[in-house]
Amino acid sequence: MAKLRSVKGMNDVLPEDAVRWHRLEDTFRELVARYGFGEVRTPLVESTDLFVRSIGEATDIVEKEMYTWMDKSDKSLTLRPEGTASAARAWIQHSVGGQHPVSKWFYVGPMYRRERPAKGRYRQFFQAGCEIYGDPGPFVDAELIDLVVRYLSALGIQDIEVLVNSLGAGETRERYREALLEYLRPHASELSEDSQRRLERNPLRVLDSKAPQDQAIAENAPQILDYLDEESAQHFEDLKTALDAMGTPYVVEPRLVRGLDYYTRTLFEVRGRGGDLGANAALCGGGRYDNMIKELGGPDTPAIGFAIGLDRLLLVMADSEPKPSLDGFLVVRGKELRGQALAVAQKLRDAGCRVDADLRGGSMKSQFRRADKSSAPFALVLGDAEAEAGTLQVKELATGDQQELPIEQVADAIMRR
RNA sequence: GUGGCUGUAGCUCAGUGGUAGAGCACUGGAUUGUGGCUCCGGAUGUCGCGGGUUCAAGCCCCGUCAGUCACCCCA
Repeated sequence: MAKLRSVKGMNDVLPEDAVRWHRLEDTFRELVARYGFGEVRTPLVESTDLFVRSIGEATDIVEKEMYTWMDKSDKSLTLRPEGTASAARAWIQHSVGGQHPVSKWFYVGPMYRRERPAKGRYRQFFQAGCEIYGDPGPFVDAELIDLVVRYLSALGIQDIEVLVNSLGAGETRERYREALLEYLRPHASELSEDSQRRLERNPLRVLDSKAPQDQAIAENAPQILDYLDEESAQHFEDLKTALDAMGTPYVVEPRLVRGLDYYTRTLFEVRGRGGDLGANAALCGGGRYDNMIKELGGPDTPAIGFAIGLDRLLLVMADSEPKPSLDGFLVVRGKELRGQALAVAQKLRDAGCRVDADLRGGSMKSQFRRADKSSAPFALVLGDAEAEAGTLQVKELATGDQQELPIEQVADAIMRR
């Protein structure tokens, strides 16, 4: 029989590693709370239609990466490939806009895309993201970009690059698309195979192709920033000014596009430069999507958001001081005392101590060895004499210092540090 | 989805077609109720899985699964 194992591209997190995940999530929650974000929790499953309409029919995500199936009631369902669409659906469904002119939401959770797994890319992966509804920017755009930088910095991730661009609004994209096509068509035969295929369908993608022959051509292509409508151009200028004022470093990258159709105006991406990331260096992607809410049937409301790939952060995050997960480890002499040991542990736990013991027993030596490996700073010895006296021997493992204390005083003694 | 590389103990890896190995980790002990260091001992394998070649396969061949890297794309 074949060995049972987790599904390809979907990984377990064991307790030792969960500590690092907690740090990622706790740091994020604490930070966004300081900006006034509240959490939204949406289902992992949505109508397929939601993603098709928001992300875009012609995108790679929708075309070939979604986990989609027919439910028994003949409705097509999909495991969410990203968080923005679900949050927007919830925001519309609950008419939040009618209550709050501006809402700031965050989410943390698993997303699903059926791609070929690689380093930093899994079929179940975790994103933390923020969405702001009802503020047309550009200052809130700058604030959001800075939030991401501060989050990464809090995790010890400094070696990053912040790329910003603007896709304009309204007819900008169409006008630019025409101009770009006009430029690219004469070069069509020189382009890479992939780019030739992309040419008519989504010419913007040709610009960030990695094929050298494409890059050479993209070099001299018209730039979208030259085609921005007046309002979008001003929006972009104000964004840069705000970033400068905060001292947030960034690079204008006119060729930055992104795989999702819903973006308008501000677009940004944060890339890590650590060598541990392989080819998947994008740590965070985000942008403004001023038309999406309306297109999904909601009120005409501007919005902006980003998503951070937590799996990738884990690869480049600095290690932090390991903290002991226990305060004390009970060492019990003799089988007869194990029942009493449970009563002692119960008392200490009620007092807030984290206490473990090896209830299988074993020699003092082996119990001490386990105490040593448990990460608990103190071994708590219960023997006949201590049971008689209502005390414990409290031994500090790092120094070897040992003293006998009444059980009532033990909690205070071992939790002080 | 395409191509390359790799699968041997829990982990990191040796292993020339002829008896399955090391280090770490785990575990027992070194005389009475005290860990770490040291010393002595012990357990642990479907050699990823399925076929094939051969007297004989961990080793060669084919397939498959998984991991990994690059591409594609993205977080």
